[in-house]
Amino acid sequence: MVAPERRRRVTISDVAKHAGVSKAAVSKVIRNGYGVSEAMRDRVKRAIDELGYRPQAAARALRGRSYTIGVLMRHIGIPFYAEIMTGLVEQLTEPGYQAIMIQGGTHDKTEKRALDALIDRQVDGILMIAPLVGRTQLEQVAREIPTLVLGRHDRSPAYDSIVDDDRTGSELVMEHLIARGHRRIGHITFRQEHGRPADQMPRIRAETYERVMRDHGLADEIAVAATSYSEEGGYRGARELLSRSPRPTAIFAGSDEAALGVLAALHEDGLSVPGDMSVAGYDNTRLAAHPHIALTTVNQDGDVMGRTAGRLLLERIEGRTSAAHFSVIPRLVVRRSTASPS
Amino acid sequence: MVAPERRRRVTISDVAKHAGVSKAAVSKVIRNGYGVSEAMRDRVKRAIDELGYRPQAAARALRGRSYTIGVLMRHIGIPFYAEIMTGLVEQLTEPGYQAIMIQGGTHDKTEKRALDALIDRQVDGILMIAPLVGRTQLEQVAREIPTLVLGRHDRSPAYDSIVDDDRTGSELVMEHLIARGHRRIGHITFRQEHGRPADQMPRIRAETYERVMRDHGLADEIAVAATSYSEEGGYRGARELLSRSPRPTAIFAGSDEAALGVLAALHEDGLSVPGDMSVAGYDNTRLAAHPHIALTTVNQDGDVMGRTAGRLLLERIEGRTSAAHFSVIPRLVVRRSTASPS
DNA sequence: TCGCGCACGTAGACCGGTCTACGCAAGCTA
DNA sequence: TAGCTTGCGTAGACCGGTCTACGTGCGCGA
Repeated sequence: MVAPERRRRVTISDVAKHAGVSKAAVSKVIRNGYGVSEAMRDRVKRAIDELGYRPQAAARALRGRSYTIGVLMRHIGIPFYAEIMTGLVEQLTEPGYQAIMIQGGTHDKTEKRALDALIDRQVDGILMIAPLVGRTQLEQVAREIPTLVLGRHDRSPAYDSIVDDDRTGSELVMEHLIARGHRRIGHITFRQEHGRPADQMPRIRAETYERVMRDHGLADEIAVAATSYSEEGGYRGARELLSRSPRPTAIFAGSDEAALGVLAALHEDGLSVPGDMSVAGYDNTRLAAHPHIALTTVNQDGDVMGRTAGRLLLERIEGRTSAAHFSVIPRLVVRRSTASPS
Repeated sequence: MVAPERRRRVTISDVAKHAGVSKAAVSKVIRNGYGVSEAMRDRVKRAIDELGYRPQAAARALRGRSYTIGVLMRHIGIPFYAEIMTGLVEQLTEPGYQAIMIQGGTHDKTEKRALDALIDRQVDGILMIAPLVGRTQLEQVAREIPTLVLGRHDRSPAYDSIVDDDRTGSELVMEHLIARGHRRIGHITFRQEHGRPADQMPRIRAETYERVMRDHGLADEIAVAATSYSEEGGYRGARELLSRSPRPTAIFAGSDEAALGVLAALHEDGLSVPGDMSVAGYDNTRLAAHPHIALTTVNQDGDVMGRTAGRLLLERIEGRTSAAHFSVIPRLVVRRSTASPS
């Protein structure tokens, strides 16, 4: 019995020989290059099919493009990110690009390492979802590689950006609660650490909360707990708001995660939702839709964001140098967690 | 003002020149190769630091390794996968490897394309999480690249595998329910499509369910709804089981997702959990822990799985040819969704 | 008929690493 | 002292693509 021979991969030279043309010709056909006759295109395409040839990304990357888009995210276990990816992939498949993802984690050290890894792998473009790293570093990366930042409000001429219109989204929530008759409405926001370049998104949501309160003459009722957007942060924030007297009749949590923590705290105290307290979140994660949760929240269209991101990145790769900034209009999703105060 | 010059990347030649040695020498130092004196190692390392050199993966891949592990998963929005990744990355960082992820989707067509993309990108190893593609194809891939399959029970000498011990896990759930006094216990499983290479995991869970029922003299109470492991599948399965008379007092859903669907259906019918019906799932997704859900379920240690996967892949890359198969023992997590029948 | 531009192909340098083959010096053995 | 091994370092081929520079043939206007 012969040793299981590790078959050599089909290369561009094999195709060229098989079709009776030069390597350069094959390369041109693959890339839809200029100066290829109809006859040759057919010959080469047939040879490619017959041999089952697929170009090797590493070799292409060395001189030309890698046809790869790198996506950097903190964690992958977030359904909203899956939506973004779906939209992105949809946009990239046709022109032959692939999206690869990498986890950056929650420290800027690990995020930096992940980012470097993408650069070292010669990706043609980078999509960064809510990155931690500072603006200066972002701009430095963007000088080398087409870059798009999703979910951060600090625009820059160096890179494109897509954000949810957090002002509009927060207004939707607040107007909804106030229309239901709530006056004592609390808010849970994300405490920015000192020295860390501020991600403005939580601030915008908090500011809008305060502005809408003031606009309705509720300045005295403003109550903000600054913890974090995590479930645990929501829990702590709720504890803080519940200790006030009189306690709020509604809580607008800056994220669904936090809202889940709020629900947990209320559950612990035997308070019913929405009977004793209305709760609203932000992001419309999949959990929010479940009947046992039924959270009123704000929906961002991840699919549209992903598609837009793909389109913008391709444009950049094709040579656009001016910056593009998109803002996606969110939509309020009303569920059972909010009602009129009793 | 000078045009923003796109600075050329530092290459191995730059380092070599700076340190006054040859390219080959630098290469050897980077790879901890044989035949390097202490003095030269220091000289070269200093030069690398001073110039901020990082090797380019594409160039390395062409001749040697890419120092990249590819991870193929259906979707990224699954918290359990994040755990696996965390364990994997932990294991790969020290030896200088990076993990990149790619979404395969739920069709074997799209999964195949994603898999090819990883191969074309010259990854040194592939981790496939619950792949759809057939065993023959897996073996073909494994012949070319070190491969590890996670979450599938069909072993092969061609690739390594890691599975949750579904038999033990299902036993834990069933023994728990029976010990609480349940006799009419329904099960929701995943219907295997014809012709599609069967993923054995749902079958094992279903078979164990039936076996335990029989072992306790409950053969007549066996009630299985074959839908799917999704939330919607759980919903449909619950509808099916609820239409029986008398209806079960407990449902063991094959996955947490499905269990969520069960909860939704019960909620719709005004049935309380666990008062009217106990519900158990499998996987211990993060939602299961929330107080509003509080689902009894089975926990698989994703972190351990990821770390093991990393270790096995590195071994394969280093030359191991014999296959390794790991089985991770799961743990029952009891929450409020199960109780004695009333 | 000459000159020119255009369409189509090709040869070969090149990208940035790795790896093989080899040179050289020092130490050790016979 | 010759011969051999061992340790350290280098030159240059090589990986599989892309890209530039150039050659060739053809049509067309002057």
